[in-house]
Amino acid sequence: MRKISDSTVRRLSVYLRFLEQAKSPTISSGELARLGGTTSAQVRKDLSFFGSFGKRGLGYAVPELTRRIRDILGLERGYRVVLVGAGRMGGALVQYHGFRQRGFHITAIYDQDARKIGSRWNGLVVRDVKHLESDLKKDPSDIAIVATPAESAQQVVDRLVRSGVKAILNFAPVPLNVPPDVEVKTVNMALELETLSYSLANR
Amino acid sequence: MRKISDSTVRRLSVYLRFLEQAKSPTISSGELARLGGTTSAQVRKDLSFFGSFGKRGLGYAVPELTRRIRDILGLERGYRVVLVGAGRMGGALVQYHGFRQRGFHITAIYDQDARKIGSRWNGLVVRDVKHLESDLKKDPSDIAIVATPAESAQQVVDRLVRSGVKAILNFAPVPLNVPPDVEVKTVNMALELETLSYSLANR
DNA sequence: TCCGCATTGTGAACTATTTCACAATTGGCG
DNA sequence: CGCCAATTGTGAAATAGTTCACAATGCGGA
Repeated sequence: MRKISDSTVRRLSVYLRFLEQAKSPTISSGELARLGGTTSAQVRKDLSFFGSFGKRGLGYAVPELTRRIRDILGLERGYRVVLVGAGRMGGALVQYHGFRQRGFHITAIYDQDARKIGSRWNGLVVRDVKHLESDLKKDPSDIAIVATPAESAQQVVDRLVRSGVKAILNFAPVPLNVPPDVEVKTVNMALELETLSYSLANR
Repeated sequence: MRKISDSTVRRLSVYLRFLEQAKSPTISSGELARLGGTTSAQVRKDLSFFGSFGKRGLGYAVPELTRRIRDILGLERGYRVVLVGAGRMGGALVQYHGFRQRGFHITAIYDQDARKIGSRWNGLVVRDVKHLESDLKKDPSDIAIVATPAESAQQVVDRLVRSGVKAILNFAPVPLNVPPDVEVKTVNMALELETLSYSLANR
């Protein structure tokens, strides 16, 4: 498959959010662009990488386009997700409704800290991270969320990779090393604030 | 000032993190690149937009480069940050150590929900969001973090903008409309998972 | 002092992404 | 049925970002 840029994929995800809320049966690239904060040409270009879904003069049929984008993004299947790190961020993530809504089910939480192990989080019992490998052997997951301190992140990731995890959402503020067949997204909130600081400092 | 790309600014922020942990008195672009997950040419190019800080044959003096990057990013001054939305994400953010470490001080938390107003979060009392404007008049902030539900985000942002906030870190899953002199960064975690889903679906 | 090695700084080449602009359709209406 | 208005799909042009490659140092040692 032709290489699609990350920015295109992110925009598809944004379009999808608005398609799901759309009231009218059709929508134009211009309207999607307005909602998603981009341009109509960009919307059409993004979609054109995957096929031609619209009707000239009319726009896109909302239900069809919704289905196509879900399909492109691979959201039809639903994912089991394990979370490592039951700190504050982990806690927020476990409860975050957006994940479940989108078909991402957190099925286990792990931590190292004896004080956290055994406690309940949103119906899940925090397990000792030493069970990570054996649990994943029984119930594999494609996706893991890493919300550990920076120091332990790489080590946890190595274990996840060995256990067959293929995609990692990383909240620890370090770049992670993984083999090329594993995908990592790092979310670093301090870094986001720093880009804001930069824009304040340079105006 | 010459327009600097967002990706360059983000990488500077990554370099800074490693410079602060560096042990040796100098560091080469190659080493910074290795740590930050990029290439040495990229490191040198990024830095070259702002001046020439290195010594040929030797590399960069860690303390000086650290200082220069902090300065470029505008981190020397320290920021007051207000947080709107005392939900789970807000709670995680308030406690997040990375912010304070970097000079971002959360000075107030607001919510709409009577059950949350008055409760203490990490030493701060959650205030009724109706006081937002008057509080900001007394104690202005340049930066706000919005962690409200999607529905109220735009309305909160309008009020923040009217109260002089110039930069917003947005955790609500909607693009926000702001005047051109206000900067917004949106962090959307479901979207990050969706890009992972895409990469799993297309291999 | 002079040589050789390491490493920067930077144009130029390359690659990627966005924007433009317009022909091709579609549906509605007279 | 034929025309008009709306809107897509897409090459081509423009812009932006990354990588290359090499001359220009600066230092340490003979």
